[in-house]
Amino acid sequence: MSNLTDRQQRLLILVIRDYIKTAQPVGSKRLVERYHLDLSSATIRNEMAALTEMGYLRQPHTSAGRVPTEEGYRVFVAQMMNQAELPRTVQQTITHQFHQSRADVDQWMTLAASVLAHQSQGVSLVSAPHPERARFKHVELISTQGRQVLMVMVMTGGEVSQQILTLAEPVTQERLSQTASRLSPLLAGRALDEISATPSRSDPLDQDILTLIIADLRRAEAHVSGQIYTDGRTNLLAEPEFAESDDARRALKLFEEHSTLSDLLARTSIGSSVGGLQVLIGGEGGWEELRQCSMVLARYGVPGLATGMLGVLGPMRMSYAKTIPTVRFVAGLLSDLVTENIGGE
Amino acid sequence: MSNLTDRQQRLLILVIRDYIKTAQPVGSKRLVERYHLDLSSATIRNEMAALTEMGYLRQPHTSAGRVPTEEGYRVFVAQMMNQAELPRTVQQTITHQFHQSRADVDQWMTLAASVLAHQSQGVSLVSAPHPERARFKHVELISTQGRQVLMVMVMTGGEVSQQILTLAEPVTQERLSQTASRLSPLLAGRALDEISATPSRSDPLDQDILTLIIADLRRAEAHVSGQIYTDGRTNLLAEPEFAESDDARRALKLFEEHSTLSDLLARTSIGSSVGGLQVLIGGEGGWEELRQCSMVLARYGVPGLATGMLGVLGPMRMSYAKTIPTVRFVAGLLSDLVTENIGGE
DNA sequence: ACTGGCACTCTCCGGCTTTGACTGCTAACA
DNA sequence: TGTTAGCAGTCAAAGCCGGAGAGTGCCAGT
Repeated sequence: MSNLTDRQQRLLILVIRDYIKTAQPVGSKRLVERYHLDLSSATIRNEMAALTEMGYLRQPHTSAGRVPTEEGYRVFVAQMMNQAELPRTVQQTITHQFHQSRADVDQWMTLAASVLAHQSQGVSLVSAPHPERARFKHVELISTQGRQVLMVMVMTGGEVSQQILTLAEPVTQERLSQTASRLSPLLAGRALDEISATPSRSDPLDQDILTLIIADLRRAEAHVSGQIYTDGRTNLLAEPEFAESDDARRALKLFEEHSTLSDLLARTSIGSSVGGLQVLIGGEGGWEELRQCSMVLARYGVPGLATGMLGVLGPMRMSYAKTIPTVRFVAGLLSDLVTENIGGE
Repeated sequence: MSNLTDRQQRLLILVIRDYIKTAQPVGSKRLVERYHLDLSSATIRNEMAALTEMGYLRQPHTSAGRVPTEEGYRVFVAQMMNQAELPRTVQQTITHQFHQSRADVDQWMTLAASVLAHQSQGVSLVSAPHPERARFKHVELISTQGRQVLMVMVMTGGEVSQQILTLAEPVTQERLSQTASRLSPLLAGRALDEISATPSRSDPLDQDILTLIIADLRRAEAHVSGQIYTDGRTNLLAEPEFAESDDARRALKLFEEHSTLSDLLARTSIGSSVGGLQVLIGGEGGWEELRQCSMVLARYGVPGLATGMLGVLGPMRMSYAKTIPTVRFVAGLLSDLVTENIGGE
């Protein structure tokens, strides 16, 4: 892990860039020709030997070209982190798409997932913004049919949660409305702990609703909210490294289970703060199935108010040069949207 | 297409059953041994030649075993249609799962998709029940934040639809509540056309809401409702016939686009009535990407009230013996749920 | 510090042969 | 007439061989 000379670093980056393009081990001669280096292949060989020694490259077998190791990718990513930016035109296109979409969280999430997947040619993951501290604002009770009642709860900040509950016996819409308008002002502006402490109500209906409200608030405060938006799953299948083995299948299987997904985002979200990107290479963080993959993650939103996660998963040799700026840009965009629509109370 | 002798039909079924298990062309000798037929392989060869002649079997190349044609599968399916039933124990397990799930449409759909996918080892598709004729019941307006308002509309039958609208200027929750309680009784019980005819209102807020209500009712009446639940996508990738080519990828790509999905269900749903199964073999119905696939579809619900579609997609050599009874059983189960929860007004 | 050159190693690819699982056909048999 | 045994023919899959090509490490020379 000694420090790299300037030339070694340049070389390492070239190798990785080439490998990302071609998915083929890259050799010394090839490198000299393709990039018009003013050095002979022998020199390159020596440098590559050194890089291999240091653990940044490796060869699949004697006498094949070099392939980057995870460590190599890390250097590559670190180097491009504070450099790459999305082309203006692309930025505009994306911004435009967001501006002409309907102004509702669901739409935004879907759009964000779609944009990420298309730009990066990977699988996108987006979790809706959730409040750091959930405060009750308003509740509405709507009789749907028979004993079933739909509860719609709005939190300060505009998040909406809903829940269906089945009562012991039918209740008229009128009575429901009364209950709702009795509870709403009573709880308005209160957070979870303040409500929990509320003395129990005499009316059993009130009590039921209260329990449900508390459960919903708790859920809203849980680290990653319920739904996760994703797009571009099939992109993974198109990658050559997944053509043969069924590694891709196992990776995609992870995505069919909600619990795993939220886990994934939750676990990786711990270290990251809004504005900073996090790149996990080779399934760092302990996901066996993703050993051949990398993830680029970011947290967006307004710290202390509401934040969410978004990211892209792709093969380890994904185009970081495209993915990193895209993730950063979309995260910024969503942060703005959160600020405008939730922050600007 | 002359009629099959009894023996030929038995033979055809054996061949298909074997092929479904092994995914390998099945030869005459193999067949005699595995199923202890009291005939020599030569006889079988003659019969198989006849079946090939008639178009029920085909050989991938001279001197390979036989493989069923689409026509062959059709005979096979027709034969098992009125015969196969799900084992009692499995029925109980599934029923149990439904009974202990929360009583809400979203949960049911998810569960149905999960059960179908697991039982059939294919990809499941389920569309929520939608009303044949949507009638307004109740509307509630909830201020979420700033100029944004959440409209929750309930239809007779208990379907809930919601929509976010952005007003020209902020409106207090109080005023929203008044508007809602003014409109609700006015429109209660009316269907789309009766509401459309309502004279325009003086209050611009009323008018906005009215327009939205009409749009929502129209959407509810559209042939297949919005969300489609699906599960088991990765099952398709596990099938040997998709291991090499990227046919599976292209098929799965269909599934990432909502529009295609609803189209799929809508187009195929035309012919089928509640209670009857429909089996599409080899992408019948004109989906190029699904040429190697089959679908087992059913419509569930209460005709004239609310119905939905569900089905399983798998490779052409999927286990019809499992899939058909499963689809039928789950369709029945969902029909019951619709009856209990929507019908029993 | 770089480069040219040489010997060596491995994978990949095309062509060849062998193997084994089929088939269709024909002649014999109940 | 329906069934069977046997035989010759076909074809894909598997294994083997040998050459081409790409790449490496190392060393001696500039």
